[in-house]
Amino acid sequence: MATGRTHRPATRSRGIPEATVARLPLYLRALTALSERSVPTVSSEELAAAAGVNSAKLRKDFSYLGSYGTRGVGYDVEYLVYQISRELGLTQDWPVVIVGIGNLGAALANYGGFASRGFRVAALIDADPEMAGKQVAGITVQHSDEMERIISDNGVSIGVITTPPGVAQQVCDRLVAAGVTSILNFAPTVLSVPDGVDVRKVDLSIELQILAFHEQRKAGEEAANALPDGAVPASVTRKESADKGPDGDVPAVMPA
Amino acid sequence: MATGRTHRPATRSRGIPEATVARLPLYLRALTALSERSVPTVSSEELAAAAGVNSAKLRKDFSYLGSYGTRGVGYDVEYLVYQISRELGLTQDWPVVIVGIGNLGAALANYGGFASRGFRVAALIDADPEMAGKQVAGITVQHSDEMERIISDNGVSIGVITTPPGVAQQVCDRLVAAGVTSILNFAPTVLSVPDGVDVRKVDLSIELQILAFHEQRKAGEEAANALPDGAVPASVTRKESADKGPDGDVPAVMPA
DNA sequence: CGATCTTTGTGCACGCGTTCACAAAGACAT
DNA sequence: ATGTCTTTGTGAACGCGTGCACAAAGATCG
Repeated sequence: MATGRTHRPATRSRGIPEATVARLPLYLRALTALSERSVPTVSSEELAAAAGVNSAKLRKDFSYLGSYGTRGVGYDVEYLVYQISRELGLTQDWPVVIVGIGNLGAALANYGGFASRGFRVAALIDADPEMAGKQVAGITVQHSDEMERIISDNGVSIGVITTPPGVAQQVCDRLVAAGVTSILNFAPTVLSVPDGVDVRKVDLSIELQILAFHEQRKAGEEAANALPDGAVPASVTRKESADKGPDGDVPAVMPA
Repeated sequence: MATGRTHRPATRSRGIPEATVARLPLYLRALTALSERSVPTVSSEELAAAAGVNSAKLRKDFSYLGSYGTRGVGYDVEYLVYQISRELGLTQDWPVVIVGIGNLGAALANYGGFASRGFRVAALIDADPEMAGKQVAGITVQHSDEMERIISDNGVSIGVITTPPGVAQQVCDRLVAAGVTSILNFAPTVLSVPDGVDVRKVDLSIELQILAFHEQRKAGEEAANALPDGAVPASVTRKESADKGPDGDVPAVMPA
């Protein structure tokens, strides 16, 4: 209960690396699965495999939380589940509002992963009067006029934006003004927020584009492997462009 | 960010740093917006602001692609749009299959951001016989028995998994066996794939948990300001606005 | 044509995150 | 107790990404 920092070297006291924080939920999920199978303890090697990471990395990550393992044995599953949950702040209830109840907003409202981790959908908000009153995932959608009141009444500090990009910034501003200090943004827009407000973005299109890049690279290497290695395929007469892969300039058609 | 990599590319991604690749879609979006406003050229400073990054970082990123700018002037918007599109492989058509047509799968099928960037939903696949034949986003859902044929017939190399976690690995295995080499995974599971297959994961629950951590930290610091405890006060300026960011694509899914 | 002004491209230093490798710590057997 | 065996926790090295600061390159003007 008291804050997590019981006794920690002052030198490194509060600083859990961001990269570590991002992996804690991963460990937590693996540990929860083990817990459900009533596994009492787990070694860093086993847990790392389950979480899909390197065991040394996992041990170092845990070392930032404290010494919760037992040498020669491993980690106590239940204890670790609790410690990580507490560190992440999941031992408390986090009311969340979702703004923009379209396909994606509805999908999120129905997503079971939220409730199971201490997150509670406090309200669904949409600007369309037609949507207000409708039931989505068992929750009545409310009009955005109510936004400020809802946030205030429920002590909401986390907001999820699933609106069209054009209105995302305005929605963001209203959320922040009403007291929200953490935002999960699904709209493809750059949100600017004051200091002290955290924004995380999830962009479906960008993920696909990154995959496309690697996919193209793979195709390029494949083609290159069919050629005598070393020399650049002479068949490709490229202009000044550095020394790109063997992909030709395909269609030069870009929407203007 | 949501990234899941199983294995390191071993071979350098054509020399372009992974971090740079992840930002290219961001620049592309900003550039596309400028293009639509018929802006002819843009400086690294302006573009960086629009993309929500540091201008030095942007210039360094572009330097990996080649020298596409003009000193004293800036970058030619149209030319840069084309170069980045080509680098990302967006000048070609990428057929994509979505497996698991639940709330999230349907939301993705309706997502406009895909089509606008060279991605085409080639098929929607679901294991439920009840779903087969239904129309989602104007596309007829097909039964998973057809998976292999669909992938083969359409030359699909990118698959999106939006199934329940329990069947994600099996679906993944079938996709890979059928020829898919890039996977975007929305299921909260660690997928194991053979070398040469890229996996990126988007985990909604994890993003919220990371926000909860920072939220709790903020609340803790606030309370700590009244505490005599160790000296950890000034470190509040830590702000890691790593991703103030933006990224997004043009169209959204939401119904207006 | 030369001076000045703007903006790119990049060498360099720094800090974070990852990985290795091993000493320390505890369990367990004798 | 003592020795052996297992596994953690971490010091140290390394590599990647970031940001600074500036020289080089080109535009523009007189």
